[in-house]
Amino acid sequence: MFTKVLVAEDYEIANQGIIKVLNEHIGIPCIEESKYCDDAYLKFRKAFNDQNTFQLLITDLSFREDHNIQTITSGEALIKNVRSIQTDIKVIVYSQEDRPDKINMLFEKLNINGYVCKGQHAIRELIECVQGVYEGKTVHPPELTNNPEASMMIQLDELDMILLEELSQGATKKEIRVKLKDLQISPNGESYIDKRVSKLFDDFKARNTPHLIAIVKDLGLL
Amino acid sequence: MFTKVLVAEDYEIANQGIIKVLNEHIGIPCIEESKYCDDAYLKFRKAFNDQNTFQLLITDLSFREDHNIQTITSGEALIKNVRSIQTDIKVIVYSQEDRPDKINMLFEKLNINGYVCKGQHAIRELIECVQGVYEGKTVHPPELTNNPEASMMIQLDELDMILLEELSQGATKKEIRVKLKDLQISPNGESYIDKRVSKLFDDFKARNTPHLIAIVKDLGLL
DNA sequence: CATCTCCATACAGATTTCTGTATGAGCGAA
DNA sequence: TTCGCTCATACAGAAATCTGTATGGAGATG
Repeated sequence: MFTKVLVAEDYEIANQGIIKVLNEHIGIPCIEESKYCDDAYLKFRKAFNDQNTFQLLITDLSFREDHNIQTITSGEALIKNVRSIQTDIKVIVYSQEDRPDKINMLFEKLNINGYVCKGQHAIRELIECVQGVYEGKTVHPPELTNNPEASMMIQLDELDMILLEELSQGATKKEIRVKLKDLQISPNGESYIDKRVSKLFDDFKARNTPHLIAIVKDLGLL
Repeated sequence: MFTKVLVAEDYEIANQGIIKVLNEHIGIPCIEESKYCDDAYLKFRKAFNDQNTFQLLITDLSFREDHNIQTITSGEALIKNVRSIQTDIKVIVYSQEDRPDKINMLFEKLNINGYVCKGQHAIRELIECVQGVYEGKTVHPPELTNNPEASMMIQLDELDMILLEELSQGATKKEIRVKLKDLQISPNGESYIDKRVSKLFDDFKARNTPHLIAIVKDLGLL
């Protein structure tokens, strides 16, 4: 089993809970914790330089801002930074996030080894995830594998995301067109934008723009 | 100090973290925990019938749904139910919620004794809160008292909330007017609705309806 | 090559949004 | 009582949204 693990989680109580589980249920002897990404990165770097590396990083995704100014502000950035030093470190993300596309992105783009949803069964899931990852597996959360959700099927490309983003910021279609032209993004005819937004209405069963924005906000896509 | 405490929190890791703090830092001997509101209520009721009552309830606000069907589904309902049996029980809410108006509502309408924000300083805050409540104080979260936020100053009445709700569901102003008339809610002139929505634009510095919806969704008002 | 389909755009019209002005009712203060 | 204020409504016009149709090009298929 792993012997040296770093836990990056800004939320103190959860931090303590994770350590308790790793310690009491799995029997990992050396667990360090960090409430800030920067601090986690420094701890990691120091261990690496001392040739006493961590074997596993367990990290949250979002870290609240406070008075301490941080250069690394998200779990994703932390993972990238840590992996840039030690490419083979195992990474488990432990987060509230439960959108399948977001979680899949973590596996595909960041090559994380495991994911655990904060929730009712987090203890069991965390134990199974750590064991699985130790055995070299990639451990997806059970909520996800059991749930091939319909909402999942909607594939949004970059243009869709830009449109949603701009609309949610109050941009009018004309302004969006200008912006797309400025950014040299190709389909930028005003009526094509209309068509795409109409398609989004269909996809999300929205009646109009405010409704659409409400839906994607609820889904956490923005 | 309190000797018998009930912790209602569906999120397992946090559950363990709270218990650890109550036990190790404050030295409370008897701590029971519950991942479901119904279960928490039953534990509470049993203790009350056995004349071995809990002195303090620490509860989250939101509980995720799962296969177990619950009659009590929110921390707020749990508090009301528990208070209906034992009016003088002390209650501390421990939640992610950080909107001042929502938290103030808890103090005003539910008469909770303390509130702790999940976050970086939750351990210290929880300890201070429990001690303060034990001494008979009402303990507001420091984030709130130090932060007389601007967003706080916006007072939304029932009509505002209905308008936001309807708009977010894609209703047009005409439909909203009809709905208001049906519900026999008094100011229901179409142009007055326009005015109120325009006022919301000003309040939230929104450029148009989609923008407004995005803002209030981000603020968690809907 | 002819055809079919999809993508990108243009245009047009009906509807809705947003903003401004006007009007009266109610209410407190001078 | 009369002034000033806010609330509630009506109306009106410019701008934006939403929807449908039309056109041309690119790529696939037979």
